[in-house]
Amino acid sequence: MTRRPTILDVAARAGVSKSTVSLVLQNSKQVKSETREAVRAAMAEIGYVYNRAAAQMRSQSAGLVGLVINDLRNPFFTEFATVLQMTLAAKGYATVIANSDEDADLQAKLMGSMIEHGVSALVVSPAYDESGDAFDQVERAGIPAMQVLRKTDPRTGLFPFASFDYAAGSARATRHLMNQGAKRIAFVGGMEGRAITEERKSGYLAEIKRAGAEPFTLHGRSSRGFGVEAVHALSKDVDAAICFNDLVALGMLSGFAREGVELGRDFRLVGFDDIEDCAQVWPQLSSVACDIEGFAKGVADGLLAWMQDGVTPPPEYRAPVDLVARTSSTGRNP
Amino acid sequence: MTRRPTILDVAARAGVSKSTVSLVLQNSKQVKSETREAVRAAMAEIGYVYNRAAAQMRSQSAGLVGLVINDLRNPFFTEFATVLQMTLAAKGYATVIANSDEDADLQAKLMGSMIEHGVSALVVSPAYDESGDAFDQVERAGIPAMQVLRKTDPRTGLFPFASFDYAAGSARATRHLMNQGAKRIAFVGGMEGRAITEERKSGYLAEIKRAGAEPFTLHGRSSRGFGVEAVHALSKDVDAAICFNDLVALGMLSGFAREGVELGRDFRLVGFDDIEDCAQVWPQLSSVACDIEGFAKGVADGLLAWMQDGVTPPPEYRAPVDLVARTSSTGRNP
DNA sequence: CTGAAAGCGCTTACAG
DNA sequence: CTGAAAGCGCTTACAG
Repeated sequence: MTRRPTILDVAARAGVSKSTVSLVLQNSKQVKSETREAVRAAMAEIGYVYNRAAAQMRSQSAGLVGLVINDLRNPFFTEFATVLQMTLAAKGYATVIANSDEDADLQAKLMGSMIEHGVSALVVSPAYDESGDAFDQVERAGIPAMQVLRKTDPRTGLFPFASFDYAAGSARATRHLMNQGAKRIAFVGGMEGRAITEERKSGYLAEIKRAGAEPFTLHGRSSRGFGVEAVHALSKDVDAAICFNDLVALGMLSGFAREGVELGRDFRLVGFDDIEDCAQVWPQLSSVACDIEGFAKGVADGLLAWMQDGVTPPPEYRAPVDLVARTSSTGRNP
Repeated sequence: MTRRPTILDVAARAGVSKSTVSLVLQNSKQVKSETREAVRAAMAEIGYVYNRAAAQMRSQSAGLVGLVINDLRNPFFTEFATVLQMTLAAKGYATVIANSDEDADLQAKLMGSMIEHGVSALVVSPAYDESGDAFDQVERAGIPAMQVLRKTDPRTGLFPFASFDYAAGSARATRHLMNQGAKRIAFVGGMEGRAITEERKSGYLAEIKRAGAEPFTLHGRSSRGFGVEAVHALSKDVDAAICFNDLVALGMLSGFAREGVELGRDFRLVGFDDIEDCAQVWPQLSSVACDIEGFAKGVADGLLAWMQDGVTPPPEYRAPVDLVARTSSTGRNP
């Protein structure tokens, strides 16, 4: 394997100067189309590969975006990451993706590494219990950075926050369960005190209060395992539940199946996020739908506008959510 | 925001030459520890950020690895990608991850883009119906590249292939179902003719043949939806099934739940991959377990050895698999 | 153990 | 529309 060809080799082959080759590389329309074709042909002949590191050094832009996710194995975040990556790829940006695994120290390291790699922007769904200075290094680097789905840094002017309108979603789900005849509705899952939990709970609490009813909350891990356990931990008069997320709800669904309780009749259940599984389990699970694909595309567009045109996104954006009523809350088969 | 400090600024601040700063950056032990500390302090004071693009240009290595996955939303691949990324991060490599979405043209573009970004190696779980030349550009670039979980390029000497010993897994599952008393076992899911499908089916076919029984195969998409449909498409005498993967099996599980068929008693079911859901649905799903975490770590280690020490991995590696028997095939509750 | 010098492969004004 | 020249921020022999 000999050394890779450079623009000098291309220039020699095509009989032009290296500046011209560089302009062709950038699709400049300054170059006559015949010249452009000749250069392109020369590149193909000698197997030229563009060296972005060199370009980046000169132009200070790598065409690279960094994405740090607190839990990449969670399908909700996987979907977000995938759509964001594919949308950015369509615009010519590669995406460095990393899983912080809810580890704030690791997260800070990953963000630092991405900054070293010269990312043009950063998108972070942060781990909680942040060590605090993770975003300070971003500030020093002076690159666009967004907080998505979770907010740990209050400086939303610097690091705009985008998420879903969770409160409206849980309020909607609560009203739905009431309309279905539920007498006592519980809120299950989510770690108490965390911003998302409190947000998702707030709509529920507001509607319960408005109805003059008594809330019943059962906090815990956001996992199927906790959902299975929760089935046995509910007060006997509880006949409906809104879960912090679908994983908890799917766990409850398994737990109820084991008990022989029929969802939609004996108990009414609504999840949160509307991940793909909801429509594919039996009985089908009602859920508050978050349009992750639309959301991720919106984030990508906002980021592109910020990187390329300097348009800072609004400090706080809430995407609307929707209730998808299925068998687990209505009892009606699809 | 002023311009970012460079090693020249650090050198000036620390009162040394820029070469010394560079050596400190590389943790060279040529530098006296007092000098090293002074340089480090200077870096912290002026907020120096290492510029990898410049380093890469000189040293031809970016500390970047590329990962292209045919379906990043599939939890099996998500887990692989996550563990690989985290293992490489621990060794100082950032990972550019991209989803080819089973699109061979997109895949070729993504691989090309990663090569331009100067990745030191490439890991690809390829899309099928490959346009053919995706790996040719890798060959020209002369960088280490592995095919994982799927093989589309026959040149395993150049692009080593690593996957699981699927044939052994399905053979094992078939014997297990026979031992449980199954009379007629079906193989459900997977697109006919694809390498993975045929591999996973081959162990089943071999065992069925050895037992003098009649095979029953039902091919189709690798999705829950197909699993749900499959429940109605089985011959009446079929009383057990091995699924191409867990998604299909989970779909069948939902389908049987809807029909009131009790798994482990009326019908015995084994999935493939042992994704997290298997232990968390009800009844729990038996599955052929692939230790993705161990596999991903092995791939990472092999890749690091290749990149750093030039040790090419074996052309074809098969990780062992294991059968995890649960309620869906044994009828015994955990 | 540290310094001076060359060079990695591009982009970017600036001439022409 | 194209060419000659400077420079991006590092690393790497080579002296000393």
